[in-house]
Amino acid sequence: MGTTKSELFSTKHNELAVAAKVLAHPARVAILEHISQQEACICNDLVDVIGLSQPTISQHLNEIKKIGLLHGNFEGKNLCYCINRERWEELKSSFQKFFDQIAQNCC
Amino acid sequence: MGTTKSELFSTKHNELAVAAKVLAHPARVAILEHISQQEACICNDLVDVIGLSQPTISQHLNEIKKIGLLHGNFEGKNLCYCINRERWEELKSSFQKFFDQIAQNCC
DNA sequence: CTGCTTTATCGTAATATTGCAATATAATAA
DNA sequence: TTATTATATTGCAATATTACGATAAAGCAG
Repeated sequence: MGTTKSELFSTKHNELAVAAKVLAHPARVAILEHISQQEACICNDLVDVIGLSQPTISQHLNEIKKIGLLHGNFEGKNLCYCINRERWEELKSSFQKFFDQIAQNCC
Repeated sequence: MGTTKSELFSTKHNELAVAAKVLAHPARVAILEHISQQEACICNDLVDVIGLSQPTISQHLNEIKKIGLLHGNFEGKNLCYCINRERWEELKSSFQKFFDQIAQNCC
């Protein structure tokens, strides 16, 4: 127990859930917003901006990376993170379709 | 530790995260979709449709209820659940704004 | 090279989530 | 009334998530 029984659900439902899980923490929402507001994609200030410890930020970034939402140069000093716009549009569309579909059918 | 430090984040970010958390489980995505596909809002078949135990379904419904997404008659036999369309539109718009805002600013 | 800065990883503790059996509750049927 | 059906609640076990200190790794500055 304690584990989600993913095998019971369709790929579509599982994928939406995985994407939603990434947005299900305010730090990750704030991180995405902050990255998007940078002129260039230099974001070594996330620790100060967000207010969580450096390892915690790194972990959150990793969760965002896992679903392909980050883009750029992942090695060395002064990392250069960007949002992967293609993937972003994909997720946007998945959520949009889900919200629209239910709004249409709902009693 | 182990607890999200909500006090570090804005209301907007926290609210989006709370909503996303509800969608962050495939059972809840499937439940919402199933409810929306019912002609009327009689949904005493969720246990069979989803394939999780009755207490587990009841718990998931409760999570969905908590953010105001369910609507209807919550007592007695033959519950009548509906999606609260007003709240649904609200959430839809929150996600939409979030996705749009970032797509606009992204480097 | 050495020291500094930046990010990643490890290890661990605290808390949250998921799931279900058992049981409770509440309405209807007989 | 008792039995049946439908949903909720309780209690618990397994697993996941969140957070951070310590440490490692990787690049730059001197």
